[in-house]
Amino acid sequence: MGRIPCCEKDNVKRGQWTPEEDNKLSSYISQHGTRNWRLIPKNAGLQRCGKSCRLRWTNYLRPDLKHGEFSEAEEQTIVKLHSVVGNRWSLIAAQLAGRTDNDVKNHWNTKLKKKLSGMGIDPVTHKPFSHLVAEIATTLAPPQVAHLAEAALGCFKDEMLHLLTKRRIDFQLQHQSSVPGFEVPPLTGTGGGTSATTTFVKGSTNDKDDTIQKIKLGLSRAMQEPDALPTNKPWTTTSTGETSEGFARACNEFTAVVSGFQYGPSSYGNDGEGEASPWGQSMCTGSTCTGGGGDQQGGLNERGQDEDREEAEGGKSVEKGSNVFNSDCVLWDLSDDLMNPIV
DNA sequence: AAGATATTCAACCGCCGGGAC
DNA sequence: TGTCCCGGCGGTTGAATATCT
Repeated sequence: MGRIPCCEKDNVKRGQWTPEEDNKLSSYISQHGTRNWRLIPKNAGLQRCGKSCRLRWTNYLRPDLKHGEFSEAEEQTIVKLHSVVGNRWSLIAAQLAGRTDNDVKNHWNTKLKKKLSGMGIDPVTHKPFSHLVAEIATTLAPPQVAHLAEAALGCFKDEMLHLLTKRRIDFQLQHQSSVPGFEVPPLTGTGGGTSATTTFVKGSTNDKDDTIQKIKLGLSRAMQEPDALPTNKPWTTTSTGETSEGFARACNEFTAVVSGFQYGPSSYGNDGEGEASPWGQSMCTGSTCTGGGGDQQGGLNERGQDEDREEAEGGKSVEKGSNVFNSDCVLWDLSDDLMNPIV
């Protein structure tokens, strides 16, 4: 039987709206309201589908809409809400005055996703990439972990190269000297020698290669000698053996290295202007992330892995109440509806 | 200057839930 | 109870614009 289309496709205009059409629609709605979208184009003298009219009105013509750039606070709100509800754009938009779901969705897809990725955070799960790899590693047998390490390095390499080439880096890997099993090998390029503290400066290809080499060495060493790494991280020991755990620890250390680049004085988002971005402080303080903000170690928290996995699969696990967020960083009033578990 | 490539964002599409009958 | 219709949602597309080579 099939459903009757909302309008005759042959007789409706499509594509960009003209100012005249906008005027017709706006003036009609201001007089008659938005009760029946199917009748609105007919009555307003528009050769448009009712659905198209509704979209044009809700996404563009509505007088209460805010046009223009998203503020830093709005971006933070989007990121935090996305970490809780996932791609529920209408829910997220409802918390931002004057923004539509389409606005939020577009901004997420074009800007925020890249911004998070550039910070080493998976935009889907809101966890550090290394954190995710570490989680996977704990479930794999040793031979598979080696392959995973290779694949992970391939991904991380691109991010590291981006950071190293786009930003001035004045970062010292001081913590490495204090991590047994993570000694920096003697470098052949800048900063080489016997010192474990190495300064990286933008523009040196050798340094980039050195950094990648160090990460690679650290990871492979972690896989071969898991006991050589510190045990003060809350990694969950699994029945799959110590090698996976060692790799997980190595990923943890890797996160610390990456975080050093991201959140430091010349971190991502500052563009060298010296203005402190709130992103580094509170971007990743939601329920799913322990790697950003004040805890740069990227360690797994005490939550059960099933809980984490549930969220990674679509953000369906929502804790009731404001304890989803750190108590000192709640930026909006979440309605009960929003905080209820989403089925 | 011109072509190629990347980015942005308005608009469209199909699906779904809920209300009316 | 089942069907129809409407409005809303999220994913995707593609034209316009910006940036790069």
